[in-house]
Amino acid sequence: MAKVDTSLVADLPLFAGFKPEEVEEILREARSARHPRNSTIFEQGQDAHSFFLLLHGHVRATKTTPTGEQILVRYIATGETFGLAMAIALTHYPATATAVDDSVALAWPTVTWPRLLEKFPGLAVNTLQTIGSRLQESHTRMLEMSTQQVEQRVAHALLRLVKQSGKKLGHGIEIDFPISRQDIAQMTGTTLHTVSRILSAWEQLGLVESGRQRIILREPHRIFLLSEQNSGAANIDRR
Amino acid sequence: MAKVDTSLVADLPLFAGFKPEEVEEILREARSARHPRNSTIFEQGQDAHSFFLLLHGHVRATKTTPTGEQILVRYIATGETFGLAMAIALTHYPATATAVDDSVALAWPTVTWPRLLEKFPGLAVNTLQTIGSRLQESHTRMLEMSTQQVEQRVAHALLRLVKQSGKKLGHGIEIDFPISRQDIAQMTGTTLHTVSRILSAWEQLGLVESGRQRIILREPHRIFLLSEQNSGAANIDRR
DNA sequence: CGATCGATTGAGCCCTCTCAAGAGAGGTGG
DNA sequence: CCACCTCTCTTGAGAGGGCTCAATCGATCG
Repeated sequence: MAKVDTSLVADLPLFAGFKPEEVEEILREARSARHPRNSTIFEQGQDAHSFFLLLHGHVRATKTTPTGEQILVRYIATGETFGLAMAIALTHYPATATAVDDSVALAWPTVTWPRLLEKFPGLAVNTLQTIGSRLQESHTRMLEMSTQQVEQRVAHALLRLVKQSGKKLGHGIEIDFPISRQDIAQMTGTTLHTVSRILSAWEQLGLVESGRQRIILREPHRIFLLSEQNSGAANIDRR
Repeated sequence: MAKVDTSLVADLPLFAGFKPEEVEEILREARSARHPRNSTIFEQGQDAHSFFLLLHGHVRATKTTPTGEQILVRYIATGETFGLAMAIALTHYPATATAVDDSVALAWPTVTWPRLLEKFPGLAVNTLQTIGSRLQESHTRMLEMSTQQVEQRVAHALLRLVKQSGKKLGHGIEIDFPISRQDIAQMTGTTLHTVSRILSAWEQLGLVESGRQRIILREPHRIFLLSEQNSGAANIDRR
């Protein structure tokens, strides 16, 4: 349990508006832990014992139905909080968190949350912002799922991923963590087969280059155009 | 602008943990307004001048794409807050709010939010809960849209609606505000045609009774069974 | 009482899913 | 270091759920 350097995290949204000594006080309650690639950090339905701040790596949040179908709720990037069940009055995690990379996260015991809140009301405000923008994201995704074809949804998903975690290359951008066809399918509400076909087609056109759990966008701009293209205006039933 | 009786709203989630005199102080900043049926309360993209608490009636929140397709984000019931753009750091409304009933809402100027927050940190905590449960809802809906057939999604949507705003009848439950096939289509990511066909079929079976903007669930339990039925396990690709 | 808005229903098609094999890449253990 | 095994990806064939297009009907309202 190494001490975390305050300066490394002080600029994160969670601590916006806090003084360094306050950040330090909050950090004192947390402990840091390594999560090797593909390990589970917490599981859906499990008692929400902690909440987290990702320091390094990437984490995948998934939600599963009783029958075993699952969707990928979001990828958590470095600097983001996750497992905030208690902040929204849940006693159990609503999703499963898995490290997709070797990752490091700070963990606070859930029981410290009320105390921290009382002492630092700004935490609630900052967390509200975070949750709020996730809600926005979520609505955007619903809008896409309702109104767009699979190909456009995949394009949007990839663009969002490179925006969040893209590594610029000489020519193009790479998603800098392992991601499978299945993952993309679960983000866009389709099947891995359809994603595979789409990526194969794009590869033919030189838009992407991809392999096992690896995707490079060679022509982000042309993919953007794809994502925008309205295949004939579906529901133009305005009121 | 009549004075609002504190006792009417003190029990709402927004004011959980507040003393009556505090509630009163907060209410003093708001003004009440009537919104006739089908009137727009605010429009997507518009400057977020106010946030609201619905005192009476029902409000529909919709989100529209540049090309005109829209989805129904949620129905707001009496006692719920809406238009919380500022709480999530937006300067413009991300959706349109329309009164589906003759409605009454309290409105606070957005500029009062920071001041209120400072004086009453509990507001942020309570709002966090609200936004959090909406995020949950949102994820559940995404899960449904990804994994279920249209018929099941419609069943779920109707059950959720009667749970939120159902009026119990001698035999069955009625959704107690005007709702069209198109509305249901926009909630479930389908077309009004498909919804119409589904409801017609259900009517044949005696599950529902419906007319122009009016739906009664005659056999909620059987509709629940429909909503649960797993049409052959789609994506049982677990990891 | 006409006009407008919501609902119904048919016909045909197509995008995407399902089912089915198989191939390649990586990891692992002997 | 090689053989094997597992996991990911690819691709074909076929089917079908739901969408699009189109027309009509009924109800509500001014």
